[in-house]
Amino acid sequence: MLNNFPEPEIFTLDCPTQQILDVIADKWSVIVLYCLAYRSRRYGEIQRCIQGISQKVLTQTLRKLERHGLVERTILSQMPLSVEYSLTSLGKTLIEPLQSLASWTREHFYEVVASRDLYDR
Amino acid sequence: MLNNFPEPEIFTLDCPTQQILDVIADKWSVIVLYCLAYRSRRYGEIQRCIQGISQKVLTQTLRKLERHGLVERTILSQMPLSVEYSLTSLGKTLIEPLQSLASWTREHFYEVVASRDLYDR
DNA sequence: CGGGATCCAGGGCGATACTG
DNA sequence: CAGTATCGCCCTGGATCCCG
Repeated sequence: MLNNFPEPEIFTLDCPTQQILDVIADKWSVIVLYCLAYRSRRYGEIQRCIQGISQKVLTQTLRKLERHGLVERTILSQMPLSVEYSLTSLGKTLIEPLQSLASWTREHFYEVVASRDLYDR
Repeated sequence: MLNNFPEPEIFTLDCPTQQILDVIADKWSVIVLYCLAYRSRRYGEIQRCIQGISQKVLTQTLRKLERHGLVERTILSQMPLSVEYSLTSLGKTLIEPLQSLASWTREHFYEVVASRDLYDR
């Protein structure tokens, strides 16, 4: 099942995978990544695309993704201020494993929901 | 990049992928899944394997994974109480996309760290 | 237009004590 | 051994106001 990974004696929060999850597994990061996966977008466009995100949190999320090299911020013009966000080449490579998770979800989501409904009764 | 997925007009928290992330993307769930990916384990063993998890949160996490059909709880004996946790068949299928994320991390983690260090200066 | 600063509520998580 | 119960902290995220 985890053939490629030798079994550790102890599992720790410091493992890289967990640190990556810390980056992308907050409430909005993956959605932002998906949103930018199709093409670059301006700040306002992202905010309109993503239902319910506040601008504080959107900015926070973009900064965090930029900080970790997944997203690139480009200033298009100063007056009026215009900023474009896009995935970096590193960010683009991350889409693939995320898509793998999305595919799993498409295939198995109903089982998860069914199990949850059953459990709650 | 997202060839298999048509571009939505708006991106929402209700999308299945995001709901799955809500399940597995807390502080400990993925670590617990990894821990059980190698084999079934008893409660105490899991707690010893996973460095720093409190028993309240471990129980919480296991219940949540069980609720969503990813983990199975089996009572081995009543006196003394002995419980074994294992991945369900559904849970096992989830390991694959997680492993894909782990592989990505192995390959690109240093880039993320480098970008972060640079950004922080 | 693209943010920054501030205030606030809720939830995640840890520590501790107790139980069948 | 495998939990439950309680308390309390901190951090995420939402709302609002302000700025170049």
